[in-house]
Formats: sequence, structure tokens, C-alpha cells
Amino acid sequence: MGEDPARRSIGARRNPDSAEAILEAAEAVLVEAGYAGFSIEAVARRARAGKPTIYRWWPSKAALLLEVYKRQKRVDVPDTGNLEDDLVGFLSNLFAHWRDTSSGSVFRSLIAEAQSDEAAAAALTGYGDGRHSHTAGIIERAKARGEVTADVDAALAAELVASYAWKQLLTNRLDEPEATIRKMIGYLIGGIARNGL
Amino acid sequence: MGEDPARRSIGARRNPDSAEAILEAAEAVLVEAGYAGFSIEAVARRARAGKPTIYRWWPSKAALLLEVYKRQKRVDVPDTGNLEDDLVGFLSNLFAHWRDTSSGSVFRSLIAEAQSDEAAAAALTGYGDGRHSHTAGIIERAKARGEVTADVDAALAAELVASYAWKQLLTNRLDEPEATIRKMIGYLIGGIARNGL
Amino acid sequence: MGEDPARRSIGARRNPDSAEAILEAAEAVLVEAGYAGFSIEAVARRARAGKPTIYRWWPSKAALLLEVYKRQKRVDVPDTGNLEDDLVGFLSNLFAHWRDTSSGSVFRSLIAEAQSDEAAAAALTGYGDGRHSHTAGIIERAKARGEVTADVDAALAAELVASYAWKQLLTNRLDEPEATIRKMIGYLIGGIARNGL
Amino acid sequence: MGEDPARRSIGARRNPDSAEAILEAAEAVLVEAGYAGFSIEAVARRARAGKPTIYRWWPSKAALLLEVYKRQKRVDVPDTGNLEDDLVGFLSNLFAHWRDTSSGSVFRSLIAEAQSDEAAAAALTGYGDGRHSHTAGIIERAKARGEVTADVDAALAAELVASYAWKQLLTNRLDEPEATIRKMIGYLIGGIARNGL
DNA sequence: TGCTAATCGAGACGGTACGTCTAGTCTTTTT
DNA sequence: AAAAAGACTAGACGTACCGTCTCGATTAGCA
Repeated sequence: MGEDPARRSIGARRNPDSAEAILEAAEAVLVEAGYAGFSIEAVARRARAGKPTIYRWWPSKAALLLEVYKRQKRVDVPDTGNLEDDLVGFLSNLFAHWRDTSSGSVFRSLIAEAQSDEAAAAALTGYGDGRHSHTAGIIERAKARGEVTADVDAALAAELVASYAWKQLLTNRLDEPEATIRKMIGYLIGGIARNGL
Repeated sequence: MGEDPARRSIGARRNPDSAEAILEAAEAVLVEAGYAGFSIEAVARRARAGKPTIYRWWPSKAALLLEVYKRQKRVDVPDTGNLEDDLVGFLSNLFAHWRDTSSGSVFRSLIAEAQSDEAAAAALTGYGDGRHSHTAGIIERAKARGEVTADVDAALAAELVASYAWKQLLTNRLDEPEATIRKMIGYLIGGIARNGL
Repeated sequence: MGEDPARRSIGARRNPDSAEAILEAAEAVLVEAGYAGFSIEAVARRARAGKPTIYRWWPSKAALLLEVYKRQKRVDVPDTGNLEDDLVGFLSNLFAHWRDTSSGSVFRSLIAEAQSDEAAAAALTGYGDGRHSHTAGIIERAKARGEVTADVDAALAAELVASYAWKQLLTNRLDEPEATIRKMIGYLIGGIARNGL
Repeated sequence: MGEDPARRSIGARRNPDSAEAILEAAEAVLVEAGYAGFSIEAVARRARAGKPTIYRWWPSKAALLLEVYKRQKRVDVPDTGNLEDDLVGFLSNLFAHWRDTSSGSVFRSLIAEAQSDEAAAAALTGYGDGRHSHTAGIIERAKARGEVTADVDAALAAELVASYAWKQLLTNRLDEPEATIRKMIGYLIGGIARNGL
């Protein structure tokens, strides 16, 4: 931040101060100017870093975005002993996290970038798989408690939850009332078919 | 396409040939170069049109994308008399459509564009709402047949289906086997909870 | 100069105001920052022009330099009726011109550029030939007056004079006293050999 | 060249192997890539040397160029007992030397560099003066033999010869036939004026 | 023998400029 | 009035070099 005079090389190895400054700048630019204003130039300017320093460590905008996203604090996954509350709580926390921190902007941008950048797409897939298995854990716990049928594919169900989250994020609808989320989770858990069918 | 010598003004009104050429070029560019290569410049070059001609009729990249998407043949919504088959069929058709035509590329691009362009976001929301009400129709039909509980929010359930479709599109997973789709739809209809809970 | 707001396109043809502004800026940059500071970026900045506008009309730094040089007022070639006075006057005028205007900087830069740019080298050769034939005219006139042996190669003699001028320019010695120039011209006209040899 | 593993420090003093490797690399780069491709970076890469090692001993590109030039074998100055043959021989040898070795490239580059680097200009002037006094020796010898008028300024005449050489070098005309050189030298020695004037 | 000091290769650093691409605006000419 | 054409300013792209810096290893000469 306030360190004037500028950062220098610390020898033939990566300067963590520079890396830090760049990641912080990237996040700030994203928050302030959005994905449209997110350019390597802008990040370099903001971080008082040279463009080559950025390109040296992050070969693409996507790589930078991904690392910025990874640095974010993770959202809490509640454990209430009840599947519905767990899932509703998870989604509520996630939406609040995306709304109130820069995470939402960052992740949206990452998804957008992945639509034109092969590497970003791959990174996103890999990253997403990891996250989903995390979410699937909620369902596995419920399975262990006997709340969920044993033959349910937890990963697939988790994917469904994530899909909903993605779409809300991408369409700027992170402020759904909890009731709506609960209804949605209700459909997933209880189904929409009439009993007896 | 092949009209040489170049199109000319046809007087004080929109030249439908130009509009057509531009939309076709936009689609072609998207298919051949992807969203990354999709620029007004490239479309103008391909369509042998001036950039201002494009900007006159489509104020943004998003508007052009949206119209290209709207021109696409719609996907069939089957009516089998059975909710599960209807939904599985719908998703299968949609994935095939996205896979086999340019629609997938176009829609992906539109979503990406909406992440940095306010107008695109609005257009996408509006468009999506229309589409969802269409999908919701499938559920309403099932409700009428008594397959679905009367108090189910068909729009929300439709949104859930759409969410899944979006995520598969955005993560390049349009080739899921029908069994997976059916399992997913099964969770939505029957829920994942154990009977009696 | 003072025209704010900035220049705009004047339709599908070259804007002479831009060309003018760029050439003036190029000259100014060269005078103020020298060849070392002469970059397309700097010229664009100074001229409030886009880089592509410069590259559109001048494919290389050399082309720009050459045009800047050509725009300069030409140096007077005196006609005193006497060969020695003509040549001394020509060189004195040339040195003064190079010293007192930007021409010297520009031409030096052009020669330097030609050492690394093939196109510049070609342009310089072509341009130089034209100039030398001009200088050779002085000698041809003297030949016509009978001052010079008929079989003298005027072009070669002119080249010799030009060589001296180049070297003085390139080594920052444009302030030689006229006596030195006259001595040098004397050697060319009268030779350095003892009479009778 | 082939010394693997790399050179190391040999203690608190200059490593002559490194100096040698750098000078050789500089020459090689200049020959292979020309002045345009001659960068400290490229020399360091080629020499397997660190950039600071180069900067430590040669503060500028010019200094490096100058030392490379000085290392070159000097051109022979013939002593035929006849002024014209001496000068023609000298120029012929010089042109051949510049053509057939890397000297030409190096010296051209040095002159070019001197147009934007003050230090290079100074070095070039100093070096040139030394060389000219050498060339002037030819004329002094002729003066001693009585071939040349006693009041002739040998240094100035030598400068004129050097000027011609520079210009031929800088304009890529080192392949002039000896006849042309002889004609040029003839003008210098005998003048171009008609006898009796 | 152990310490100091200078040098080495290596490579990162903040910067500047390169030449290309696209954005979005503008004007003229043609229909 | 609208089309084509293409120029305009602006600024981002990703790369190459600039000259400086710090590192860790190396070795000579001084203590």
C-alpha cells in the first residue's frame, strides 16, 4: 500500500510483495470497474507493477482471476443436523458472501472469462469439482443420518444446488428472500410430485 | 454472402440484405472464432458492412447477440403426457440443439457478455423469463393432469431446470448421457429424501 | 495546435490536419528529446493522435523521419560565378541550416535509423542521389564556364563534398570556421600535390 | 564457447573469461542480427552472462561496441612510396576489411549509437582523431618526399578521406570498383580545376 | 585458518515502447 | 434518410529490452 519508494526486485526469485499488490489491485479493479474494466493494464497501473511482472506469474487474465477467487475467504457450510436447514443455510451464506464481498464479481468474471478462454474453462471445471464435492458432503452427512435415500448421487444433487447458485449469480439475483431458497431446496428434497405417485 | 459488387444503400430505409448479411456474419464469426474472436469489427468485415451500419441497428454487441439467438430455430418441447419424459426430452433436445447448432455458442456468448454489459444483462433477464414461462408450461400441464402438487411454484421449478441447463452449457458438459439427465429430473420430481420423511 | 476538442475523422479519407499535427509533433519531439527520445508513442502523445493513425500513413519510424526531413526548407545553393565560392557558400549554408533548424537532428536521426532499418536505408539512398545531382549542378556550371576539366565526374566530386558534410554532421562539428571549409574545398579544387607533379 | 558448467566468479576481481565471452558474443550478435538486434539482453544471453556483469564493465552499449571495434584487427596502411597508391590501397583495404569481417557492422553500429548517446559520440570522436592522425601519416610521408605542398593540412586531408569512407560504409557502398576510388583520390591529390587556373 | 570483499550467473523488478487490434464516433459519397 | 466506406482518437493486447537490484555461490587476499 503506502510503501514509497516502489517495490524492487529481491533477487532472482518472486517478490511476494509484488504478488500481493497485484492480487489486491486485481480485486480492487474488479470491484470498482467491473469485469468490463478489468484489464491487465489497469491492474498493473493500480498495483504500480510492470505488465511483464503480471504476465510472468499469471499467463492469462483467467489465471489471475482464479487466484484472486481462491484467496477469498470461503463461505461457511453449516451443520444443523438437518438437511434442509443445511442447504438453505449454505445457499443463504453463499449469496450473502457473493453479495457483500468482492467474491461475487470475481466469480462472475471468471465464468465469463471461461467462455472465451480455454485455460479458464479448464481451471473453472477443476475448481468447481472440488467445491461441489464439498457441497456434496452436506448430502452425504444427511445420507448417513438416514435422511436421504442411500442410492442418491450426492454429487449430482450438489451440482443441482450449484447450478441454481450460478444462475442467480449470473443474472444478478442474489437477493432472493430465504423463503424462495427454502422452497427451491424443498423441491430438491421432497420433489414436486404428488404423494402416492 | 456472395453478392459482388457490394451492397449499396437502397435509399432512406433499412436494407434488409444488410441486416441479413450482418446477422449471418455474426453467427458465422461466433461459430468459427468463438466469443473471443467475436468483435463488431470482425462481423463488419465478414458481412462487408460498415461498422456504423451495425451500430445503427444494434447498439451493442449484446443486442446483436440476442437477435442472432432469437433467429435460431427453437427447440421442441415434447408433450408425452408424462412429466418426467417431458422434462428429460426437453433437456435432451436442448442440449442436442446447443451442441449441434450455433445456438450453444451464441447463448454462451450472450451470458458472458451480460456479465460486463448492463443492457445485455437486462435483455437476457427479459428473454429468459419468457423462455422459463414456456418451460413452466410443461409443469403446469402436469399439474393439470394431477401429476404435480397444486401448490408447486411452476416458475421456480422451471428455473431450477434452466439453471442446470445453463451450468452444463457454461462448463462444456452438453454431452451428459440421458441417464444422468433422467436422474437429475428424478430428484426434482421425486425428491431425494427417504419415503416417510 | 490549439484546436480543442480533438480532431475527428473527416470521413473516409485522410485528415490533413492529423497528418500535419503528426509531422509537427515528430519534429518537435526530435528537437526536444533527440533521436533517443523519438518514439512513435511520443509522437502520438504529442500530436494527440492514435498510434494506428501514424502507422497507417507511415509504415516505419524511417518513413516518418524522411517525410519530416523533406518538409524542411531547402538550403540555398548560391551562384557566384565562381566554383570555390559556390561550394564554400553551399557548405556554409548547409551547416548553418543544420545547426539552426531541426534539419540537422532530423537528418542525423534518419542516417542512424538507416543503419538498422532496410527501408530507411533505401529511402536515404534514393533521397541522397537526388540531392547530390543537385550539388553536382554547381560543378557542372563550373565545367561550362571552363573552370573545371571536362572529364571530371561531377557526381563523384559532389559525393565527396557531401561526405564531408555528413561526417561533420555525424560528429557534431557543424561549427567549423569558414576558413576550414574553404581550405577543404581548396584541396578538392586545386589538389594537394605540389605544382609540377 | 563450450565451457559447461558455467563460468563462475574467480574472486574479487574481473574474470577475463567472462569479458572475453561477452565481447565475442557482442560481435556474434552484431554479425547475425545486425544493429537492430543488438541488445545487452541478447549479448548476455549469448554469452551466458548476467546483465549486471556487462553493465559493470561497459556502462553503455556504446562502450561495448567501441571495445569490440578496438579488438578488431587493424587494416594495413601500405607504404608504396607513392601517395596515390598509398591512399587507394588504404581505402581498398579498409573497404575490404569492413566488407569481409564484422568490423563494418560494428563501426556502423557505433556511429549510429553515437547519434543518440552522448558518451558514444565522445568516444567516437576521440577514437576517430587517433585513427585520422594515423591516416594523416600517409600524407606526411608524401610531404616529406616532396609529393605534397608543405603548407597542406594533413589532418584535414585525412579527414576528407575518412569522410568518404564513412559515407560509403553508412550507405552500403563498400563494393565500389578500385577505379572509382582512384578517381576520387585523384581529385583530392590533383584537384578538379583545369591546369593554369 | 577464518573473514571480508568483490565478482559471478541468474533472474525478478518497475518501466517504456513496440506494432496490432478493437471500440465507438464521425463525415463524405452514393443511392 | 440511410448505406458503404474508411478515417479518427483512445487505449488494451502480449512481448522485448531497459537499467537496477538482490540473491547465493565462489574465490582471492588480508588478518
